[in-house]
Formats: sequence, C-alpha cells, structure tokens
Amino acid sequence: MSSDQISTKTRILDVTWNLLESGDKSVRMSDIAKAVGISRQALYLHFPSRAELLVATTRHIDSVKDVDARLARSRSAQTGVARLHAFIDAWGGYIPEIHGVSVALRAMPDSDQDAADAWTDRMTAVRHGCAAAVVALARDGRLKEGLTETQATDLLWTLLSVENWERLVRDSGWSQNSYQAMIKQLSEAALMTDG
Amino acid sequence: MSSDQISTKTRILDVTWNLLESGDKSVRMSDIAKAVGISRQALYLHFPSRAELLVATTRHIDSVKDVDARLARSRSAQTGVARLHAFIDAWGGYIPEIHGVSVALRAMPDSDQDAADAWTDRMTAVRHGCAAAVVALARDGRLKEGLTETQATDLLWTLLSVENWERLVRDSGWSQNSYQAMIKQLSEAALMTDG
DNA sequence: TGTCAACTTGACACGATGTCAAGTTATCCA
DNA sequence: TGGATAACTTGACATCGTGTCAAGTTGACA
Repeated sequence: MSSDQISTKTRILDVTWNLLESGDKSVRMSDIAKAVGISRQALYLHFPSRAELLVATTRHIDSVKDVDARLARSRSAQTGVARLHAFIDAWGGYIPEIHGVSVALRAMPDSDQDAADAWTDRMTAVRHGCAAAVVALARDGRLKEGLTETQATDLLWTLLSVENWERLVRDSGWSQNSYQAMIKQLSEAALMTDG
Repeated sequence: MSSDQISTKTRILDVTWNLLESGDKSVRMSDIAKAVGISRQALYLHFPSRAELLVATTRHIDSVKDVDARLARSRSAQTGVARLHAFIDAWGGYIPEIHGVSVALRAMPDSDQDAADAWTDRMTAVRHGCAAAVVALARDGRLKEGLTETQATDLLWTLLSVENWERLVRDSGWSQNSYQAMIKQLSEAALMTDG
C-alpha cells in the first residue's frame, strides 16, 4: 500500500469513473481492469462485484465533487423560492457529473439488488431535497392551492429526474443553463401561486 | 396451421404481452415458452431473437388496442389546445398499455441494435405527435413568446415520457386521471401564453 | 404412401460475471 | 537473514441466458 502515490482502490474508482463518463461502451469488468493495468481478478480483491464497484464509484464522485457543499447552499436559503432555485441548481447541476454512473447503475440486470438499492437510495435522497423545498414554499404560503405537499413533491421530483435531463440536454441538445432555467420556470408554474 | 383456433404465433404474442405486463419477472425466453406450452426452441422458429419478439409484441398491442384510432382523434381536433389535450389523452392513456413491453425493450443490453431502434422509433413517433400539437398551438398564436417550436416540442416530449408516467403513476401512486390532468396543466403552463 | 410443416429433444458455443487454487513479488519486521 | 504477509498474477472453471445446430416425431393433406 502506501507507496504508489495513490492507492490501487482509488485508481480503480477514477478509471471506472472515466470509462463510464466517456460513454460509448458497455464497460465490462475486464475493460476496467485493462485500463487500470491490473488483472480482472485483482478487481475482485477490491470490490466484491460490479454492482459494488459502481456504487463505490458514485460515492467517490460525491466526495470528489463535494456534493455536500453543493447541497448546503440550498439548505441555507431564506425564502421558499430561493430554496427551490438553489436545489434545482444543486441537483440539476450535479446530474451531468454522475450521469455515466447513473446509466450503468440503471442498466444493471433487475435481479441485482445492490444496484437497484443504490439507485433507489439516490432517488430517495433527491426526493427529500424536493420535499424540503416544497415545505419551504408552503411555509411562505406560495404553494399552489389544491396541491398537497406530497403531490408537489412528486411533481418536483419527477421534473428533476435524470431521464428528463437526458432528454433535454443529451437528446435534444439543450445547454445546461437553459435546462436549469427551464426546470425552474416549469417548477414555479407547476407548484407556485402566481401571487 | 389453420387448426388450433388461433395461431401459435398469436398465442406467443399474447402470452409475452401478459407476462411482461404482469411485471414481476425478468421474462426469459424459456419463461415464455413454458407459458405458451411449447419448447424454447419452437419460439425461435417464429421469432429470430428476443428483441424481434418484443418488437412484434408492441406491434401486436398496437393493433389490438387500435393505436391508430386513438391518435386519429387528436389529429382531427380543431384548435391547438384541443389538439394538445387530445394528444395527451391519446398517448398518455396509451402508456399503461405498453408499459410492460417498454420496460423490457429498454432493459435490453445496449449492444442490441434491434431493440434500441424499436424504442427510438416509438419515441420518434411520439415526438412527431408533440410537434404537430405545437404547430397547431403556434398557428393559433398561443405559443409562449421566446419559445421556438423545437423547444416547445422538446418540452412536451419530455413531459410525456414513459419515465415520467412511471414516476407519477407507478412510483408515486397517482391515478391515471390525475396524471393526465397534471400533464395537461403542466404542458399549458410550459408552452402557452396566458391569454 | 409419402411429403411437408410444426414441433420436440438434446447438445453446444458464446459472452459476461463471479469463484477457486496455486504461484510470484516486494516489503516489513523480528 | 529469513519468514510472514499483502497485493498481485495466471489459469481453470461454474453459472446463466441467448442463440444455433442436428436429428427425430407427429399429424394432416394429396
């Protein structure tokens, strides 16, 4: 250990991240091993399965890209609208960073419980962020009448899905900026009173 | 042939449809064969691959559920808004019918070109419907200023995605009615002038 | 009677994941 | 100095699902 500047484990995570983000391939365990410069079996000495490796990679990205700091800003917003905007910027702006891993995680066979759970956890965390923004809006009395907090959360969470980002940014060629601006506009139209 | 009331091919398609719609499983070729009551190999006498079987199943559902008739109504709408609503009803109401197959098609390995193409075709067809509704809105002068027809189409197409339906109806427990109502409301808020 | 289509059984190749066993190499430490 | 240990290597193998191949059966129809 100690020696090679950075540990093999970290190198594996970085390489996996790169391969997934570069997009084109299916990224098999053997591809990752080759890119790291170790044997396929050595991969299994560090990560028990492909699913666990993918999960560890998302955690690695979270720490490198400091997802906590990004979210902290939205938590400290004063008004409901500010919180909504900050959260959209935080999560919407984070999607491109984890998009490669997210695709791989969702492409795992349904039978893979680890992978499914990891993705569900992610989505649940995002949902909590949505719910907090909705609560802040409600507290300000800006939530559209006839909309429960749960419904509003469902909606915001749906609008902010990775798949919607894929459709607009990746498939339709929208810039990240116009994506974020449009989601804000849509969220306001969907959730807030005009007042 | 002729004899067994309905042809084996049709029975295969019906069974595949049922299995996919019932949701729980991975639905392997052997599962389908067993459910039809023939050998796994006989399946390959009728359909060259799993991908082709899935594609044929969507076409089968289209014909049984008469997708053309559903879409015809939206094409004959007089105003842009009417067309928008009719299209949302048509496609949004069709999603539950093909949801099982859609999941299976998207779950196919990326390497499978047939499956990917079939799904892309579907999405392209939906996009055309969206574009037509947007054109009708623009003709009525009801398209929001600062929004190109392409952007409006991108947005409507995104809102009407199968994944958004999954999130609201399947994951969040919305009724089909409230789903359709909400998509209408959102589409109007996103695309139309207040006038 | 013979032919043909629809099917059956059984074996096998392939690609990817994951496992197992046995060997190598470098480092650290007593 | 010599021996344990961690981090790796090579190579073989099991498993699962798809798809292929070959040879046999069955029933209808001409």
